[in-house]
Amino acid sequence: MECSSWPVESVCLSNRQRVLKEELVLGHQLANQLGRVVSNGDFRSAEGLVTKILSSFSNSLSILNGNHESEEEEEELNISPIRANNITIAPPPSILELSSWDAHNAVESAASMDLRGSFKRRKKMTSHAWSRDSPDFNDDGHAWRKYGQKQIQNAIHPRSYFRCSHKYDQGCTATKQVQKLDHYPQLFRTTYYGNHTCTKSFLKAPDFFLDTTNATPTEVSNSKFMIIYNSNNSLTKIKQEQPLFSSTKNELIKSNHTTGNKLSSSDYLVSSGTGMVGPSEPISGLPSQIELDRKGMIDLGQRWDAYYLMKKFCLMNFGDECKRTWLL
DNA sequence: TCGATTTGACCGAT
DNA sequence: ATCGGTCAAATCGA
Repeated sequence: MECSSWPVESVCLSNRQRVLKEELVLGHQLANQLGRVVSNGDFRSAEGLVTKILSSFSNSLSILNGNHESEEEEEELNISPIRANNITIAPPPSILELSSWDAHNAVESAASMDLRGSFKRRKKMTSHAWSRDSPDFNDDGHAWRKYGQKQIQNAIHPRSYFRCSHKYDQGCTATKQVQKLDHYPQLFRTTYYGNHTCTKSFLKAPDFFLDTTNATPTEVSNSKFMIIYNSNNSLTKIKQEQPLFSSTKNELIKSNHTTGNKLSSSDYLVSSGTGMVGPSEPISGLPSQIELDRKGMIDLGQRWDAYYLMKKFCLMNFGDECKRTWLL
């Protein structure tokens, strides 16, 4: 409990209120910063700030709706709210990360008591854990193998258990648990335990996200495509196994950009099924291959310039159509 | 056929 | 005794 004497005498804030306050202060500061960068014409920075602001509001709403860890747990797990004085221009991992915590030094202890006096079991905590809320639970760029599912007491939706696919071949001990939020069933809360030690560990949460919210389950599950570059990063061909979006869009983009299986008019393309967008400028330093998983994810690493150019290209060429495929 | 998923059993922590 | 996390046999599906 934090008490202050100003501006109102003896105002004590619970940790929940304190975190909420910090989120709102952060959002306010980010909005101010957004105003400055927009007036300077720095739209690339603006995009990252908009993402952070939205994330801040999402966090605040999450706290208000009770999707926040109890105070005891928060204290023991050393939750670190986003620091308002540590704003960076670089875009955050994802707008969809509505909450996270760092559980270094997690303390193993007996059951704790909640506000109604009933005991609640402490979550399993290993050396490192964090969580994120997302409409797409399979969006972190890692290969996972499901090994269990349980109905959890007082929860509407079951919890699924995943381990890294490289547990046995590479000894990677990373696991995650995924559960729909009771009050926001369109969102999945994914809690990660441990860090990847497998050779895929260079993969990070995708920075580039194709929003499949409006796609049908069949469209999403059938989506699979690959982008292939030649040595100087100009696109040479695209391998596509299943379309993601409607034939109307596919035909439109095919006629603009492809001849059979080959693409010619863009140096860099991103596919949403057979639909493709991309900037005309070559983008140096990109890997020779980028594969999008069946959920429509792509990892561009820190290449936010590439992301920005692709979005710009998409908006210029397809206007409102891009709303369906973008992203962060 | 083989890798992934499902699901009831098992087990340790509470 | 209960709960949550994991195991592993059965099943699925590409």
